[in-house]
Amino acid sequence: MGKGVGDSSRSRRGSEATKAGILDAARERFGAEGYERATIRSIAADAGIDPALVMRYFGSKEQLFAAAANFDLQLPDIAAIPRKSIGAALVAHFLDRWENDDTLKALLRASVSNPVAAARLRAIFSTQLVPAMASLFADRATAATRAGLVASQMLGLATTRYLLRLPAVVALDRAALVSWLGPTIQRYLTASG
Amino acid sequence: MGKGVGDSSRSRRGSEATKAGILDAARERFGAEGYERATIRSIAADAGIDPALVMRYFGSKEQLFAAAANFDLQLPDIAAIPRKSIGAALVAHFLDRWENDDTLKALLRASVSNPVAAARLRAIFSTQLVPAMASLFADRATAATRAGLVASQMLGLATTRYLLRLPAVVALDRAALVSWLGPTIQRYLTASG
DNA sequence: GTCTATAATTCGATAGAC
DNA sequence: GTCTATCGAATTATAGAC
Repeated sequence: MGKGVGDSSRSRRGSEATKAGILDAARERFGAEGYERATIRSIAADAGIDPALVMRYFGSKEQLFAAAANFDLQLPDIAAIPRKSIGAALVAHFLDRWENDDTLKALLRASVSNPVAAARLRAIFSTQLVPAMASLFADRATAATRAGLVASQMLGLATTRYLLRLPAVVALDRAALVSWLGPTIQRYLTASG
Repeated sequence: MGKGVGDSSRSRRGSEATKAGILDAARERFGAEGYERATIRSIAADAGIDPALVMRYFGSKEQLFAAAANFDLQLPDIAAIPRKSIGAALVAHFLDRWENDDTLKALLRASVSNPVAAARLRAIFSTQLVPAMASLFADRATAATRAGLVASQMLGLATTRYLLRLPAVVALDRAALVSWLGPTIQRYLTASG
């Protein structure tokens, strides 16, 4: 896919390191400030490079966001988890995933005011969350419904804890969250509908 | 608070109708597009008046938002609800409240990227939701924790259904939502901690 | 490959005519 | 009480020098 026939390894390294730095800064800014408040200028400043470079590498602000918001939920194989502890395992997994990666915060924050980001989040839902739960149900429609219920509770947790920062939710530690929300997720996935 | 000593009733009517029209348009635009995307120009156009009038009446975009985002949850008296049906009653109440008022959508959408809006939403939580649940618990700290759990599920529902518009959640009708989420809220409010 | 300079918009806010 | 005209600031995006 390389455009230049004779890319030197020297130019490769510089540009890829720069691109990676831009993407890191972009995830942080988009995650902390949302899509419209995060500016190309501030992202470039964080990455220690010139704003024009961002445009050169990614074309536009929207394309930069699309590149930065490539998120993998890294969901475990649900069929391998003891059926009775699926809920707790999933809550713990989401907490781990969110604490160590700003991407979801960026995506969620941007999604509420940016249609492209919202579409991206819906795609993650249907291509990652729904398939991961398919093994529990006979048909895909049921899996989608249950996944939707799970999303409503887990995205609600992310919204109140990381975005809105409601003190009562921020104050809960990991163990408390697992024991409160685990049974909820468990019921959404194992109750008869 | 009138500035002019001799306001005529004629000027009163015009200005108050105009202000109400601006507030309606503002709630709709803030709710549909979020704080930064909604422009004073577009709000004024929806209200059928000049952008400068918005500034004259509300002073600034932030003050306009503050005026438009005055939200009353109108929570029922929880002590008057049969203890076993508190969860279902609350879910039904929130659905009613949200379907008929764009204010919460506006607030939630704006909150994820606007600190002032987020503070407003936290204030609604602590001055309306927590007190409404105080009658169920011995101390305020417990009430706050349980209210936080309720908020995580109910705001998650609002996020996925109205903002993100996840098809699987949009497809659920009112009865299905009450029967799925009711037990969750019920447990958050009545389980022993 | 990186930066300077600037074009082209868009927006919030102000001043003042009617 | 309402609108015209415009300012000043901030932003994305482009053209081109080094």
